Amino acid sequence: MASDSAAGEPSAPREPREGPTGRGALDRDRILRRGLTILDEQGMRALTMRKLGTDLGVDPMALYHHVPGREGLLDGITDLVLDDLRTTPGIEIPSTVGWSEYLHRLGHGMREIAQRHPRIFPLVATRPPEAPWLRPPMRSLWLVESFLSTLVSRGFTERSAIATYRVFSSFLLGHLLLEATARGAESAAPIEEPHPQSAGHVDAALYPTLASMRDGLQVDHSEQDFDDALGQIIGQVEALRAQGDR
Amino acid sequence: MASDSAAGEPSAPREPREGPTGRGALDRDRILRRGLTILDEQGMRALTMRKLGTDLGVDPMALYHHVPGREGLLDGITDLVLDDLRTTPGIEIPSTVGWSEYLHRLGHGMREIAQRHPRIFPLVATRPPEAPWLRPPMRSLWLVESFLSTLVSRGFTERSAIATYRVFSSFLLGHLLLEATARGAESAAPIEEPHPQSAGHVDAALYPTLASMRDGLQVDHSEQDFDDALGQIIGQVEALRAQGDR
DNA sequence: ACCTGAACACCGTTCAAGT
DNA sequence: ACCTGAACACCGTTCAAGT
Repeated sequence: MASDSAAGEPSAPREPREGPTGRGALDRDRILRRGLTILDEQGMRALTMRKLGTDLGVDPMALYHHVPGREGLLDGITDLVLDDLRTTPGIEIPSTVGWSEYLHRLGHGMREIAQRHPRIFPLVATRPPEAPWLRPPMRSLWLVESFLSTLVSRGFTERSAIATYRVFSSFLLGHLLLEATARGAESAAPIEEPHPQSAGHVDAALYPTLASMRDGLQVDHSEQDFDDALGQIIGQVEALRAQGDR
Repeated sequence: MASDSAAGEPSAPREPREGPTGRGALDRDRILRRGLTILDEQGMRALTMRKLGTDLGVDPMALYHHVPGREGLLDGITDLVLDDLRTTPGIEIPSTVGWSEYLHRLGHGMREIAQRHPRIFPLVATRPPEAPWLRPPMRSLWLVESFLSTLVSRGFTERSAIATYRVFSSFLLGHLLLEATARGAESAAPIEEPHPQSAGHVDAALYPTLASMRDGLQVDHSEQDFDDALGQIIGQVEALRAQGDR
C-alpha cells in the first residue's frame, strides 16, 4: 500500500509544483515513481525515455542527469518495488518473530508485491543481479542480508541458513512469477489481443486430456496453492534446521 | 543434443543452397534457427530484424513474409527451444516408464534446455502464454497435454493430476530460471561490464552476514540442489496421488 | 548545476514496386 | 510468390550550447 500513493491518477500530486518545469520539479525519485506507474499501467514497451520525459513536463534528455540511461531506470524501478518489503511487519524488525513466522511473512509480503505489480515483477527475476557471484543470484543484497541474519539469529548454522536461502528463493520466485505472468497477461492487451475469439478454445482432437480437464485447469486456487506450498517449504526448512550442519 | 546440430558452426548445413540468396534460401525454420543462435551467442538486444535479415544474406524486410514481426519471431524461437523436449527419452513415448520416472526425466530434460540456452530460457516463463486461461498459464500446450495424459494413464485422478501440474510447473520454473539467469549473467557481458573490479566485493559494514558467509554462498551446488528439490517434489506428488480425489 | 535542441545511429513495420 | 527499397514513425544516447 505504501508505494501506491504515487501510482494514482495524475491529478492531485501535481499541485505543490509551481509548474511542469518549476525548479526542483525533477529528481531521481520522481522519475522512478512516474516510470513505475507507466510500467504498471501500460507495460514495458510503453516506458520510453522520451515519453517519460515529456510526461514529466521536461525535455526527455534532462532525465540523463538523474538516471543512468534506460537500463538503469529499469533497475531503479525494480529496486523501488522491492523496497516495499522493508516496511512489512515482521521483516522490518524481524527480532519479534520466530523464523517460521518470518518466512511466512516474507513469502506473503513478496506475494503482495507481485500482485500489485504483475507487469514489473518479472524484472525482479530477470534484471542483472546486484551480486552475480551469489548462488542463486539476487537483486537487492539487503534482502539476502536480512534473510540470512534473521535465520542465524534464530539458531540456524551457516550451512543450513544458506541451504534455506536456496530452497526458499527458488520456490518463491517460481510461484510468484507464474502468478504474475498470469495476471500480467490478463490485464495486458492495451491494444494487442491476438486471438479474441479463439481465446479459451482448446482443440479436443489435438489435446484431448487438456480439453476434458479444462474446467479444473482454469480455476484459480493460487492463494490456497501458494499457502500450501509455503507450508511445505517451511516444513522442509524445519528438517534442514534440525539436521543442522550435516 | 538434437537441436544443436543446427546451432553449430554455419559450415555444413549451408551446402544444399546455391548461394546466400539462392531460391528457397529463406524459410521460417531457417529464420528461427538463425535467430536462435544469435540469441544464444549475443543476447536479446542483439536480435534485430534488420541484422537478422542481413545475416541471412537477404533484405531485412523479406523476413516479414515468413514471420509475423519481431514478437512472433521470439515466440517461434521459444517454441523451437521447447520442442527439444519432444525427443527426450521417456517423454517422447512416456508409456514405457512410471510416473515418477517420467517426472524425473521431464525435470532433467527441461534443465538441460535451460543450461543449453540460458539467455533464452527466461522467455519460456515470460512470453505471453498460448493458453492464458490455464492456471498457471503455459506456452506449448502439447507439453501440458503430455504431462496430464501421462499422469492420468498412471492412475492419477483428474484432480490430483491438476494439482501435480501446479506444484511441478512452478517448482521447475523457479529453479531453472534462477539457474539460467546465473549462467546468462555469467556468459553475458559482450561489451557491458558495469563493475569489473567491484564484482564480488561485499561491503562488510552494510552486509555483515553476507560478507561472512560469502564463501558458502558462492559455491555452486545447483546440480545437487536441483536433484534434491526434484526428489522432494516427487515425494509431495506421491502424497497427492495417494490421497487421490481429496 | 541543470536543462535544451540538434544530431547520430539506430530500430520495427508498411507498402508500392519490381522480378 | 517472393524479394527489394524507400519511407514513416519512432527509439536511446551524446554533446555543444544555453541559462
